[in-house]
Amino acid sequence: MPMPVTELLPIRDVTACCAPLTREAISVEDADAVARSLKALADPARLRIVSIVAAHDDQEACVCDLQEPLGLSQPTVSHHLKVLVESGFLTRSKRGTWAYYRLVPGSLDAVASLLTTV
Amino acid sequence: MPMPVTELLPIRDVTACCAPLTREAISVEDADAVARSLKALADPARLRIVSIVAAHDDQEACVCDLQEPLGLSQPTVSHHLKVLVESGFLTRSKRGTWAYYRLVPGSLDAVASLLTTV
DNA sequence: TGTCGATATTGACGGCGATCGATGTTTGGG
DNA sequence: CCCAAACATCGATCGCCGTCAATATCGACA
Repeated sequence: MPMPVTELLPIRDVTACCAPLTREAISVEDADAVARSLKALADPARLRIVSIVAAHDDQEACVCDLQEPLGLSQPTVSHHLKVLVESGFLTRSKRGTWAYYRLVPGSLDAVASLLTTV
Repeated sequence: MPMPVTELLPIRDVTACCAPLTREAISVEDADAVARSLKALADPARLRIVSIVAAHDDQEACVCDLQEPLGLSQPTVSHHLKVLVESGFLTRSKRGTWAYYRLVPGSLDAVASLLTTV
């Protein structure tokens, strides 16, 4: 039985999750939470979105900034952005007609620290 | 079009991949390579396998050590192990009838360093 | 050599998800 | 007040993948 990327209610914050993978055997619940965060990142389009947003001026970008470099349709870009927001990697702030997305500080580092062995 | 976890020939080593995500906009090819590595980890069973192997005595475990704690069938465990070997996170060494799996040193840290922002 | 145990491979099934076109929603401007 | 622009949501399609039962392979041992 596959695991959906967006579990509805118990979206656990991976920032306060568990010890690094290699320290001790991870629990079933923690493995589910970490896997969900990794699934959110494990897509070429979403990796590029995170990268483009982080490297953009003022560290934020709107949908219109992403659609052309990604080469994807506008609904698809919005879908990926929703996944990244719900998984805690991006924030969304609407100003006028535009929606600006910004990287959540420390969110990537939280995942990285789970994988670090040293 | 979804991306398969196991691309046949060009399995790129994420250890020598690219700059961290947030330094500059990642290229399409690098995003594909990183996504493939993340996909290999983005599964609860595979995360638990990595964790159990790393926390095990002598840092290695055979299929029989994993089957019972994972609660999965033997073919499924072998399938996950194959994914982790082909993606460069585990090595396989067969001794007698048993197959022992071991964590590749630095493989997890390589992925972690791609996500680290500081 | 024949059997047994450990593991790998195959085939099949079911669900998740990446994608797009079409449509809905909201905001700003005339 | 209506239109246009930006974005979100919906519905549908289709390939990938996690899973298991069945089967194959491989090594040890009598």
